[in-house]
Amino acid sequence: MATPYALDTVFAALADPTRRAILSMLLEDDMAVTDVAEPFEMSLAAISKHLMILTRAGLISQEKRGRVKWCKLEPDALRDASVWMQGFGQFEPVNLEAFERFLERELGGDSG
Amino acid sequence: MATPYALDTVFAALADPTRRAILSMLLEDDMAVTDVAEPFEMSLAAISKHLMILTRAGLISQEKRGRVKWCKLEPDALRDASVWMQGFGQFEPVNLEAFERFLERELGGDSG
DNA sequence: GCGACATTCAACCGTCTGGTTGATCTTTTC
DNA sequence: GAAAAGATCAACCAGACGGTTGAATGTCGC
Repeated sequence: MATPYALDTVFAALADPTRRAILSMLLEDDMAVTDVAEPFEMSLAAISKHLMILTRAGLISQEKRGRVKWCKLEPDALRDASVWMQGFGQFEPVNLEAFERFLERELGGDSG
Repeated sequence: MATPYALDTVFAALADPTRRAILSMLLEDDMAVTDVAEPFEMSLAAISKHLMILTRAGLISQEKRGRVKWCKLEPDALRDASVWMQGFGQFEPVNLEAFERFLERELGGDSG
């Protein structure tokens, strides 16, 4: 079934740097909430809220196993938004290098 | 020079349906503020604010000629954001059909 | 220069956001 | 079964957002 995730919610979720950083982290592996929160100078509750927003947007899913809640990236939710944007720009095809530069910049990886 | 437009601003600008509709309208042609506002049931001042947000995000440019301010789409500002999103999904290449379906849906073009 | 037009400014309002803290709930561990 | 860990809830706060209205600014046309 075609994703009914509203663009509103997806774009709004992506508009926050903390949430984009979380998504980047989840690219590598699924993570528990506490581990997601670890690199941020912010309360666990704040991270929990961010994860809620990402979940509502369909960008991640959360599964509770025991007392640990695992967060998993759901990149499909990005497809509609991606299609929308490409419709405007008709940009060059996927450029992974550019993307990795972004991740470095966003995660503050410019120091070394 | 590579666009320094912050992803924050671009995604936040895209998170509002009115603003996305405005961008869609500007795909077809440059428009004056009053003409942009015409199809919306909203004050001119509100539209003016939306246009300001789109301008700050770099998604449009505004040029004043006489007493008319012309709005022009600047799709380049979408490139960075598009690259970012594609990095996650590595979706199928540009799908114009899907995009047009979106425009129809978003602009409420289903009524006839 | 006066009136009409195009657009923004300024003040205001209700709501959402992003953060805090402390309490709460569930699950694990001993 | 009590303590500790994982995570959320609840209440609160400052600030931004999306909208309104009315006044102000600037420009065109006569």
